[in-house]
Amino acid sequence: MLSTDQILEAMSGQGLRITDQRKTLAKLFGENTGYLSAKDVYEHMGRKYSGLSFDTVYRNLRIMEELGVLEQVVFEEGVKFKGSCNQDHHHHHMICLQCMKTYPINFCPMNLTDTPDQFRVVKHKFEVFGYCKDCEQNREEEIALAAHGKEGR
Amino acid sequence: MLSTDQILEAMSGQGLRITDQRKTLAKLFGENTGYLSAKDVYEHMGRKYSGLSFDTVYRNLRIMEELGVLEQVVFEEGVKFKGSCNQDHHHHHMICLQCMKTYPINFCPMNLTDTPDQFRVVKHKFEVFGYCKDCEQNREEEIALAAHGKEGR
DNA sequence: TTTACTGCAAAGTCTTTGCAGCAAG
DNA sequence: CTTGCTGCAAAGACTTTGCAGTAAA
Repeated sequence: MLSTDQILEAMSGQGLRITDQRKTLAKLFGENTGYLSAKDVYEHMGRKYSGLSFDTVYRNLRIMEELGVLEQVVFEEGVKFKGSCNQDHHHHHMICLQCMKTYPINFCPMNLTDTPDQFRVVKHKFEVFGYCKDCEQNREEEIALAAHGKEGR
Repeated sequence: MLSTDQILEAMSGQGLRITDQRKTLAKLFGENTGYLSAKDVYEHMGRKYSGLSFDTVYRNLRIMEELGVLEQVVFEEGVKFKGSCNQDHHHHHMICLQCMKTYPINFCPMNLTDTPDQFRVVKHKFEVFGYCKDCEQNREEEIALAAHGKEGR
């Protein structure tokens, strides 16, 4: 994962200007391993910048993605962004369906996959979805609460 | 893969009416292993039905997906559909980036993946992208043609 | 000072929905 | 003949773009 400063350095290194808004963006993605939608980002930023416009958020997300400091992934629920992984070592991700945080998987199935000569492989995708420790715990508490609530009626 | 007739039977079994348009849709997905976008489907259908409207195509794709005869997958380029695989045996796919046809992979990396107890796995995705035999051949021919064209100048 | 960034408004793409006439069963 | 299907038009969600004022370097 790139740090907040690494993101900002990459941006200013490309002649981009470091505005307050971009600092907040860099911090958001530098300190968070989860995937965020444009709306998530807008809402996070909105707290700090009252007159914030959606299009600027989109513009900055796109710029950062093109620069390579953000990764864009398409999920069923739509497009989401997260800070780029350092490309040092190839790896895959476990993704929490609740908080959208990611955890690395240092195993690549591609080596073990039997691909016929007939098919020229270009890329692959391996993603594991589930619930991380924290979210699982919250879920259990909610279920317990709901069950308790029912009893009360 | 479901056959054209299996698709139609599933639909009429649910009380859906078998219109001409739906017959064509069933045939399209029954005879084709590739992923198709709503636009692809619209264009295929448009040849036969001049007054075809986009919204009916969307409506039918959605109905068929909810019924389970179609599978919907989100790619970078957008949402695409294909006929459902028979759910008999779990498998993954190799997908041709050119023609979007799919080829089964009877290997599932999930068994070999080391998932910590911390993380409760719910689902996973493993997809291999590349070029199938036919498309690879066409590509090579195009490259050869292009090179030949250059020589001529 | 210069050039890039921002917010506003508007447009563009893809998808869904309400309605009235039409057709499958 | 009854209920669901279709095309039309319109709206909705998400994303992009042109413009003029503002601010970073």
